[in-house]
Parts: sequence; structure tokens; C-alpha cells
Amino acid sequence: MTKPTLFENITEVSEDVRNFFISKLEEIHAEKGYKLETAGEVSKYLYYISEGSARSFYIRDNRDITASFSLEGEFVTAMHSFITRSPSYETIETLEKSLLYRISYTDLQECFKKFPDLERVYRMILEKYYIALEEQMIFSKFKSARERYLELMEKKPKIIQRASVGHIASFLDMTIETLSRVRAKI
Amino acid sequence: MTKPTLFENITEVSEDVRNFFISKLEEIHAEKGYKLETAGEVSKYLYYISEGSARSFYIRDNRDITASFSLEGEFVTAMHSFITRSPSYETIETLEKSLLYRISYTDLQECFKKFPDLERVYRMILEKYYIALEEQMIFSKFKSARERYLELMEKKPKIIQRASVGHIASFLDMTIETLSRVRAKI
DNA sequence: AACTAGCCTTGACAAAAGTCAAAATGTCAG
DNA sequence: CTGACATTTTGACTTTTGTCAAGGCTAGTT
Repeated sequence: MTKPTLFENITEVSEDVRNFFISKLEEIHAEKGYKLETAGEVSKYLYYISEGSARSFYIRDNRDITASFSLEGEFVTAMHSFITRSPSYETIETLEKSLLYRISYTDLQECFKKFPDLERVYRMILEKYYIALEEQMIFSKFKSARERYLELMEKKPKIIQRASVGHIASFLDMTIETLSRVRAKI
Repeated sequence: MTKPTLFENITEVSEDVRNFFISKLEEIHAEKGYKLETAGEVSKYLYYISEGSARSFYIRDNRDITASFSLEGEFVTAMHSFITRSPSYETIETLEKSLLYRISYTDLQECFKKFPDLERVYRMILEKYYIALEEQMIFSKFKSARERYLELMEKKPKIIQRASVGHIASFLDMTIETLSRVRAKI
């Protein structure tokens, strides 16, 4: 997979703009557990996952709570921190050996100034982010522990393989014991 | 309150751009219960609430579930539908007599083409939307019924006055009975 | 193979919130 | 003001999920 893959979903950008943007990208070969962003620091980069997967989580009352999982072809960053330029409360790490492309906040702003077209691209990333969050919100609001697990299995089966029971349980907002019982009765 | 109030939070737009944008705005005087967007239809407008308040909800298993409350100074639309141009699953209605300004999807797109600066403005609206949703998500994830109610009281006390118990309960993801008990023990 | 550490599962019990039903209160037209 | 209807509160009981504790499984090490 090469850099241009990143643009597959993103349309209507001229060659020049594309090349300028690509010139700002940094390629990252990350091992499992590599920290993309760290809680307490201002999020520096917007990442594109070319291969692999990542997990965003934060610590609350000494517990590790998974906020989201990201797969190949998705963008990921500590969006709240990236937007507000305030310290992130989440940490993002790879779940496996991954190939990432990242652009720094400042370079991205420079891109926007130079090529307003890219503002549209970023807008679309934001929109996707928003929709994903909204869907997760609704999905978590009306379903029982069991239904939430079944839905994750259907929508992101790769996560079930890749993440630990603890990660999945906190993402689905239940204890590992409840998850274990749900799995036992499928 | 006049149209320019809308721009209070939104900076760095020239007079020309501002005027063009304002020329596309439509003023709406809405009575209580006026439907801004309707489930099943593609969301046509982005609204700005100048005075009043609104509630977004959807129907699931014959139940009316409140997704969000919006107050004066906020933008509101069925964002998912507005973004994807697919039918909305939510309906948005005013909670009281309200003064709104709205711009249609097509006019907004035209604005973006003509004045890329406005793309930035829209991006900022989207960012606010996103952050609000994220905060709501985290807030609902770790709190008990009681804590969720206390937090709503603190953050949007106006809602407690304006909305019915049923609306508030579904928003806080609890039954009206539970909400009633929570309120009894404050 | 035996030992260990970490992770996962299972069981017994507790807590939180939901359900159903009835009583109390509020609202409003006539 | 009164009756009718809708909304809210309260009570008894059920269901779901959480907590704590014990036991089992697996991979890596000696």
C-alpha cells in the first residue's frame, strides 16, 4: 500500500495540492503498543492507518477505558485535543505492527492556508469522525450488554480477534465478567 | 438580537463574505413544537438558534428518545443526514417560541465554493458539534443515573425548566420513574 | 515437566435500574 | 369550580449488570 491510497476516499484535489500534501506526510513503521498520542500532551499529529489498527483509551479511577478502535483506512488522532490545542485526556496506541502516515498540526494548517481545497478534505474527515461517534452513541444507548457485543462482532470483527477482553469490555461499557458471560452464551 | 449575533463566535470573515452569507439566511419565527427537521426526510437546513431552544429526538420501539437539547447561540441540524444527504432518523422541534436563522444545504455549498473562508467557519461548527458529542459520550459512560441528572442540572439548567420529565429521562438514558426518584432525593 | 504470571471464566451475592400498577398531582376546557 | 385527562410520583417486585472471590487455562521459563 502506498501513500496515494490515503486519497482513495477523498476526491477533487488537484495533482499539485496532492503532491504538496504528500510531501508533508511522514511515514511511521510502528510496532505493537507504539504510542501515537499521549494523555496530558497536546495532540501533534493526524494519523492515517495504512496497515494495522489502533486503540484510543483513557484512565479514569485507575481503570483503562477504551474510547475507540481504529482500523486500516481510517484517520485517527486525539481529536478533542487536536481541535482545541489543549492537553489530551486520551492515549492512542497501535494494537499490532502498523504502517501509518501522519501530518503535524502546523503543517496541516499551512496546507489549509495554501490550498483551501484541503480544508474540504479535512472537513470530510471531521464529518466521518462525527458520524462514527454519533452512531456509537446511539448504538450504546439502547442496547443491552449482549446486543452491544453482537453489534461489535458484526461491524468490526477484526477487533474481537485483535483486542484483549479487557479492552473490548471497557469499550462496550461492561465488566470483563459480563463480557465473558455474554460470550459464553452465543 | 439581530443576524450578526450569529457571527459573534466566528472570526476572520470579511464584510463581503459576511454579507453574502447573511443574504442567504432565512429568518424563522417558530412557535413551540415547530418541526425544524423531520425523520425520514433529508435534512435541508442548518439552523442557528437566536432565541429559544430545541430538542432532537427519534423513535425507537415506539418510544420517543431525546438525542440532544440545543439552546440559544447554538447551531442545530440533523447533522448525520445533513452530511450524508440520506434520510434523517431524527426529528428536531422547538421546545418553546423561538427565533431561528437557517441556511439551506445548497446555499451553504454555494457559499463554500464562492468563499472558501466559510468552509473554515463550517469546520469550526462541526468541531464544536464533535466536541459536544464526545463530552456527552464520556459523561454518559461513567456516571450513575443520579450523577447524570446532577450534571445536566449544572450544565444546562434551562433544560430542566423547559423540557418534560419524559424528554429529560430519555436524554439521560433512564426511565421517568428513575428520574423521579433521583429528583426526590436531592 | 513443573512453576509462574497473566488472563479468562465461573459462581454466589449485591447493587442499580427497569417494569408494572396505583395513587397523587397538575392542567385545562367547559 | 369541576370533571376529565395527562403527567408525575411512589411502591412492590424483577431483571440486568457489577463486585468479589475462587478456580482454570495458556505461554513462557527454568
